[in-house]
Amino acid sequence: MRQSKLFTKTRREAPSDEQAKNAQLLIRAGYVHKEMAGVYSYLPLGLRTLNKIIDIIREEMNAIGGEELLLATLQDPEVWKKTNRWDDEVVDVWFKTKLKNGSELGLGNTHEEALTALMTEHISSYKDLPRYAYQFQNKFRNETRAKSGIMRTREFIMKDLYSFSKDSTQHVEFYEQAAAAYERIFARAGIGEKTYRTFASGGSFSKYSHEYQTVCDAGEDTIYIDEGTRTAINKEVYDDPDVYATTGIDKTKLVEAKAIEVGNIFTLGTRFSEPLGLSYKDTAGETKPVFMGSYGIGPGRLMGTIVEVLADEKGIVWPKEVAPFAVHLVSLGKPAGGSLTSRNSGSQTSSAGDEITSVADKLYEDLQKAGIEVLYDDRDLRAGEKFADSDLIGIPTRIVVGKDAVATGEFEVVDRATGTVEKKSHEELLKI
RNA sequence: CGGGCUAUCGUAUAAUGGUAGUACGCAUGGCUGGGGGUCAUGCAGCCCGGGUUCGAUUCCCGGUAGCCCGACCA
Repeated sequence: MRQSKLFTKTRREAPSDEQAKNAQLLIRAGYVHKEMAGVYSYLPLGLRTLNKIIDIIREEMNAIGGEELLLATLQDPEVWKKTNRWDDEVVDVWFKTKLKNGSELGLGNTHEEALTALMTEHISSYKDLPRYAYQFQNKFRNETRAKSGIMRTREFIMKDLYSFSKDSTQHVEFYEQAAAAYERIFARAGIGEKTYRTFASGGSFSKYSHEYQTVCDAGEDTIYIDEGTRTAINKEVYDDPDVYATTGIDKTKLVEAKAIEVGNIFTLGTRFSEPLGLSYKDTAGETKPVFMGSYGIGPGRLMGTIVEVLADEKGIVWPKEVAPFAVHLVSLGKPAGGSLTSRNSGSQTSSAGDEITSVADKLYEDLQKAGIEVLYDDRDLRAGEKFADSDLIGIPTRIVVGKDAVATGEFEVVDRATGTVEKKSHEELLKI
């Protein structure tokens, strides 16, 4: 798209109320807008990146048999009362509201209850198992303290997948597939090398769970890494001797690090299926509770983590698969219609634009025809400002069209991450 | 939820118990045109309520909002 048509503007300075690097850069570059503490809106660039992340996750969830659906945000208290999670004493992040007639509703903070109850209509035999359902859905959590920019917010999109298996054996098989899928997701999102499968507390569900933790000083969690096995132990279970008995990890080799939880996988067992009556008949005709698991990733938090981990002093650095555009085409020519600043209603002197602009326009059109996603900086600004914006926005590949390109037919191609410059012809560029 | 700090043009900041300044941005025009250039002119602000005072953006109290530390994070 033409950058002159993009309504968002970059900002030289971050707002003073934003301390987290991810939010500072995402706001400065025009990806997100802060509505209030812990509540952010996604602007066109931000939505493009968010959707890239969602697409990666969706591909990987489909690849392991996930079926996508979309559950309602509004929650029926009756279902939650059956699992004893409606009480504010038990779950302290509820946003609750009321119908006009006074009856209570909740805004969903997770969806074990709703989906388990729903599945009672569809699962009744061992032949119906296993099943894997997931969604990308807005969760609401009344956090007592929102923090870390877009990393811990009160409203956020979450990919939550729930597995329904016959028994523990069938469950474990899928659990490992899901773990492998998660590793592919984080690798494709560009943070694979810094992300560790981490042994953690299972909360109220089970004794242990696994988290995916990305090493980052801005992280809220502390983990202990065993580089040999590419795994880690969360601080919350670090002193539990059973952990070392279970995992075989040598406690003395662990290295402490701060990390961001970018995903988690839980074994739920029959914690939800029993109270909600989700059961099946096995081959002997005996009724058994369904064995469940849950698997979460917050695409927004993942986006923030990528910024946090990969950004440099000039701005954001997106990995290819999650960048809002593949190429940032920066023209240093004067756009048609003359200088933007001198454009006014009384003027009839719309010039045709200079030669640089025609060369850049042509390249823009050809790149688009080749199916390459291009952000075309066709604005009438000085080179320095365009380069600074380009660095800030962080698109992986920048193509510069200036006098040299017109004279030689060779375009300067700059890699955002490394700063490496190559010269390529029009034809070579179409093969990117 | 406990503790701390803060609130001034769109943004970032300064000063002040008595006409609120600067930079960026924005508007108009000129010179410029490969790393946020330059000149001129212009537009734009004291979170809300109460108190003290001749007079409050400034001091005091309350509210609201934001940030940080801690607790919490199924």
